[in-house]
Amino acid sequence: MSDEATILPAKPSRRAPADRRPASVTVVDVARLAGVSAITVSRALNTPEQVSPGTLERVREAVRQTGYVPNLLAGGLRSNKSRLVAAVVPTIAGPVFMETIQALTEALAEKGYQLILGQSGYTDSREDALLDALIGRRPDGIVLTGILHSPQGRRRLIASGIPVVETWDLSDDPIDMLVGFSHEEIGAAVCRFLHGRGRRRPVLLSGDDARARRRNAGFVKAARELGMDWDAHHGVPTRLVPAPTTLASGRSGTSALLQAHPGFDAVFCSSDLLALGVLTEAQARGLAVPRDFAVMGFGDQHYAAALHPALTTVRIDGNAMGRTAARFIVERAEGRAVEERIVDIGFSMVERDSA
Amino acid sequence: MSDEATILPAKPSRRAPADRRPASVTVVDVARLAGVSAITVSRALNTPEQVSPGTLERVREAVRQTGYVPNLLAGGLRSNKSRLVAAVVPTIAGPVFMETIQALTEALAEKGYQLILGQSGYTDSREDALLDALIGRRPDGIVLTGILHSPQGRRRLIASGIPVVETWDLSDDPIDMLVGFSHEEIGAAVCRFLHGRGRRRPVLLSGDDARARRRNAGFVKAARELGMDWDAHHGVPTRLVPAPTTLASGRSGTSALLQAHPGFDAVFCSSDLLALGVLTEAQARGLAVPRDFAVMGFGDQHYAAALHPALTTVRIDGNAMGRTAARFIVERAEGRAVEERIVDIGFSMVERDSA
DNA sequence: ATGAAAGCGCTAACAG
DNA sequence: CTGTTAGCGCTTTCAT
Repeated sequence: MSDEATILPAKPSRRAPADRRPASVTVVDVARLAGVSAITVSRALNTPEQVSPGTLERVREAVRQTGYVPNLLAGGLRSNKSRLVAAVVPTIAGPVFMETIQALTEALAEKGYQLILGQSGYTDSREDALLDALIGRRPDGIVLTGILHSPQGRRRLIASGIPVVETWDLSDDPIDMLVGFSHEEIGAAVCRFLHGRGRRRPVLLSGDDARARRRNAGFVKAARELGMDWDAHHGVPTRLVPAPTTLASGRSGTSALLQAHPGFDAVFCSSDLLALGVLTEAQARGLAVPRDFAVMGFGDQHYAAALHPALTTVRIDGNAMGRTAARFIVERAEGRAVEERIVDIGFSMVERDSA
Repeated sequence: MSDEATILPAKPSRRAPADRRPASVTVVDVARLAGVSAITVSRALNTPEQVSPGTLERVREAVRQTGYVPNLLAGGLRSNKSRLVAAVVPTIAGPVFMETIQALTEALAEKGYQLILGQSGYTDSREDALLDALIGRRPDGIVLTGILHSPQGRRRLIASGIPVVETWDLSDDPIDMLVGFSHEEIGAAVCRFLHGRGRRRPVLLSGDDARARRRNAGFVKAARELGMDWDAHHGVPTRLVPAPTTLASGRSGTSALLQAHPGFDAVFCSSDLLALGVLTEAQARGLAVPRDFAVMGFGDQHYAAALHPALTTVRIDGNAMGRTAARFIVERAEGRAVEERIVDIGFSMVERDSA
């Protein structure tokens, strides 16, 4: 070939890295093939409007031929934009946060961001290590889902300067941005709803976690105001089961309540799964819902409507929460100021047959 | 200070990057504070056994004081080890893969790896874009969960040179490594189990996805051999519902089967959720399980044992699958050769009351 | 519209 | 055990 001199032989680097994977294609390879400089390749891919149509086509062809996939680690390092968002959940095994995580993942993918996942467990112990591991990736944002973090964690997060969105809760002083709802209000609303249905002797069956306890508190307060604290010793009898809740703990909890506080006419559960447990135990004992007692769940999982009887529950728009969190972070990452940084997405009562 | 010359004033960089976040602490800052070089800080953190105890302590103290969190993008770029693993799932909304993903996340976190998540949806269309986005992060491994990928996707994956683990399935020619089980065998085993229980007129209620269809095929084949293809027109009547399966489609599917193929004495469902739908519909109609017909699920979700009647189902050890996948990838990433690259983790029948 | 040079923060390679 | 130097692959800045 006559023009081989224009294609400089790769200058052998002083030291060859040891156990690397087959050296992958880089911008330079693509640039060489397209007959342009590296930066032009970069622009063709990131800001095509800055490149002439002809060049654009040649670059794209070169990308196709080489199978080039940009190294986002390198790009992220230089541009200080990782296009990575970290999400922290207690555990993905609980179905409660799944809708939020799914919406988040989708909404972010649409904008070219990926999600990296961290499980904090229900304990604070490894939380610090987890946060460091995530912060180390220099994500463009961190989404905290249903988490009560330690004070150190808070400080570390603030110090990192990374945009943070807290979800699934409302707080007086959020770290940064927030999209959630009031658990106290839900408890109160459920109590009033049951009162309106003529129920006067409610009990609580609840997972032992902070947010559920706040719903319980809201319920108890409203019950007192409405004169529904019927049990001499306990006001509103409450049975706590370990978090995360299960169908099994719903059944055993029901048995325990039936024994310790007979005569209740309504159960408010901290999750739909728990409510399904109550329904199951009632059925196994030949009790009829809602005739013998009403049952209310929380979460409006997809199966709630199809249960028999159909479950009356509280709907949280996890999808909206995830999408809003994604929007917040993307706007921040793109330099736009987020006007509203605190959003109460509320909740709604879903009236069906069980109450 | 007399030795200020030894600490070179930071040479003002030729150009100050524009809209960066508050410049974070770097190895150099820590090194300066600890009175050592950058590489020593790096070693103190990554290979502490190569550093003398005294130095180690000073570095650690400096890290503490500065709040230094290593930039893993930079480290990954240089070392060609991202300590990132990508997982591809159809959707995280289906509870089936959650156990696998959770185990994967945990096992990886223990080894200092993080998981990045991609949802392929149940369609192949965006699969290529998704793969590129993930490959761009240069993960140390990719875990494919319950996915039948397009030929291009396969090629791209192979070309990337990244270790791949396929899960939830067995395949004749895996891309790379594999940990799964045989869906055909499960179908056959379930059929034989029902036959052993005296059932002779089975039907299939199944989500419309590739793996479920393979279980069905295994079932139908065994049924033919056992003379259980009782329906004149259909052999083993089959009702397909859209994937992902739901409780509601379990109920409606049951209704449809009851109408179109009355007289069946067993239902094999492609998921526990579907089975729960069958149980629910039966209960709503006053039918008794297993008296009127037996019900079998698939997956052994945590709630299966607590249902009424307790659900007989097929257990898949998602936890083991996730941990094995993690082990494969970590071993590869650490340069060790993986001896066994194909593992059949099998399955087990869980006999309970519904069949 | 395109290019040259520099450097993001870290660690591999080599040297003591 | 510790340090010097270079460079991973990309994009920012400045220049044309």
